Amino acid sequence: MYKPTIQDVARRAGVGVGTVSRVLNNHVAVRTATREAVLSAISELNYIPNPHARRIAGGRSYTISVLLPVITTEFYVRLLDGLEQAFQEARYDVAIFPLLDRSRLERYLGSHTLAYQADGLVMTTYNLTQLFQQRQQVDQPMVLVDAHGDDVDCAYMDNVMGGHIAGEYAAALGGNLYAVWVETELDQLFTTRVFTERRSGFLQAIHDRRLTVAGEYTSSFDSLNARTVAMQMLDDLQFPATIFASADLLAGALLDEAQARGLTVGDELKIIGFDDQPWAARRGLTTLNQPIEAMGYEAAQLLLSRLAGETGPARARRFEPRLVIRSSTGNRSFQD
Amino acid sequence: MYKPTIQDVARRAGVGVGTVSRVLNNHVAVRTATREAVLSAISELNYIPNPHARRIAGGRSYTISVLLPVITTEFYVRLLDGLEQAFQEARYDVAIFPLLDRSRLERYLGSHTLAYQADGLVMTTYNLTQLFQQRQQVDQPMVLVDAHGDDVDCAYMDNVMGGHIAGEYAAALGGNLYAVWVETELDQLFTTRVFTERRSGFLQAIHDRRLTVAGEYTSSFDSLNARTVAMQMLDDLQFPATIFASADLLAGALLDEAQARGLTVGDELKIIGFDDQPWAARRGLTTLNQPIEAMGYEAAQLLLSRLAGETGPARARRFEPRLVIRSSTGNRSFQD
DNA sequence: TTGTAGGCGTTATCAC
DNA sequence: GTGATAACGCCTACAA
Repeated sequence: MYKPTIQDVARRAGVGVGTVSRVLNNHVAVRTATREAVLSAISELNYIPNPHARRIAGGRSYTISVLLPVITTEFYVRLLDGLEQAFQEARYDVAIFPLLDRSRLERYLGSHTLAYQADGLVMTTYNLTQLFQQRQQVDQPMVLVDAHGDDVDCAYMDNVMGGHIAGEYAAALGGNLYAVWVETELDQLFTTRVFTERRSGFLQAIHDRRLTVAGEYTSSFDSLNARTVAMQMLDDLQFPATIFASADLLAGALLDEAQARGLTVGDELKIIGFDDQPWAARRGLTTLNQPIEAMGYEAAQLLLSRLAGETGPARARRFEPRLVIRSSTGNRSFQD
Repeated sequence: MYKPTIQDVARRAGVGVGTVSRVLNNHVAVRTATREAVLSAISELNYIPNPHARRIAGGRSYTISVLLPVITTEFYVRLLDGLEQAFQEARYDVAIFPLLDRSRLERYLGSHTLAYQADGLVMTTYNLTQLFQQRQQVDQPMVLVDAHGDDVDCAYMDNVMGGHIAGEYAAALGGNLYAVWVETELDQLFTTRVFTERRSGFLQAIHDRRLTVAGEYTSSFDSLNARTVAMQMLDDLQFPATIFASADLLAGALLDEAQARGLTVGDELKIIGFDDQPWAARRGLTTLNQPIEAMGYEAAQLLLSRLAGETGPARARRFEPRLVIRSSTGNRSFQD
């Protein structure tokens, strides 16, 4: 299968390669008639510019690398969706590099890899910018998503606010207050602050109301441990109780366990989750919904603007979770 | 940060660029002394060849594209591990492209993308070769992993055999036999045959023993639906019962539900899973273990051999699941 | 065995 | 506005 080159297009359109290149890259100085001739030659030949050649020629490769932790959640699928949408609109290609462990990260940073050869870098969840800066990779713009740092563009969810909303609502609901957090057992480099932030927001809200938390629990992020902790909590509980489960995974385990014990959720026992996973509506879980796709989309826009030459100071885009009230808190609105 | 080029290396080593290139690509005709001079210049300068330039120059980019359905299950993490290991050993770089939906696939096939520009392609789980062939992509070698096709190299798990082993063991355990399958609600193109194969092997084994299955169920691949189906099954069950759950996700839901009902698993109720997930040992689940990393590694080797010039007919590498017996079937060995 | 030169497909810099 | 032409970094003849 012969692949047409820019030469072929130029010949067919009866112009020089320079002109074709100008059309390709949206340069201004091209007469409309010429541009159309070129465009039709392009589509007739089904011509696609070679990204490697573009890169070599000192230009762009029109490729973005996304460094993604491999955590088995829907969160990253949705995030990717938002990112890809934006990049696709700008005709950039996206490659994913799974951040399984530290050694892999080091490899990606070894400046020969594709991850590094891309025009830009999207880092998710972990703020690894220090590592990047110490390698002086000033030439490759980068954006942080689902995390925030000081000297780098980022799009992040306000988890403190999410925790705070949950705390205020829990306080309004009344009963003995309990919470369960996710423990992130990663090393210093790979640390994510998501859950500590949710916790600080929650505790702040409770504290502001002059209330106290009757019990705090911790679970790792897997359904087996979540289940064990859920059993523990329901054993300990003093009714009436309101539980803030800082991830829907944990809330789901609590719902399961409550159901297994014949407890009705929404009255003496109220549960608030976090994430609004697809099943949350079906099971009537009150939870915090996050505009994940929007966050991904915006992160991509930040990076694209850098690629377009933006040189201002680092920008941070904040996204807010939204409380979705369902039957697990008795459908009681904030003011009841 | 200045990146040294092949010119810099040549100058430093006091040789021509051609020689450096020869060393880089392991060509024979280089005197040992010269080679060493070049190698030390390379390491002194910390030189890394530019993959884009290599590709442009008609050579290799030393890049492999892996097309993965959502990366979020442990299966793919392990598969990736095997793949990356082999490719890394051969000094190839791996980029992942998430196959979330059909439109994305079409994009990847649009021959401008990086996915397509790589030296080789790894397709996982779905056999999309027809699509590729119809586009006459003869120039890019490809391997199928976790799926099999006729005219393409592949490394696959023998799921028929896995189902068969489960069937024979279930038959030996006795009791009323039940099974639950995973329903794959994908379109024709994206279809995976994994579960229909497990089913056919299982039914064959049962049939060979002149036994019948008392009940078959179906669940989608998510924990919520798995739970619903598990409840249904335990409602319907006639004891003593032996259940083959064709994925550990389903087996886990059954274990949960049995525990919630105070049933002891391993005696009147026996459960066989499939996958041997990390938690399976802890929970004493009898299940089928798959050599996933080995399959990935072998798939990579198949592709690498093509890149090295192998032109023979398509090869298929079969991998066999292995029964791991634990307490969920009363630790009873095959012959008890 | 090794150096030189031409070419890969594109962009950028010139003149015109 | 547009067409030559020199890069970009590398590989591969070809000649020495």
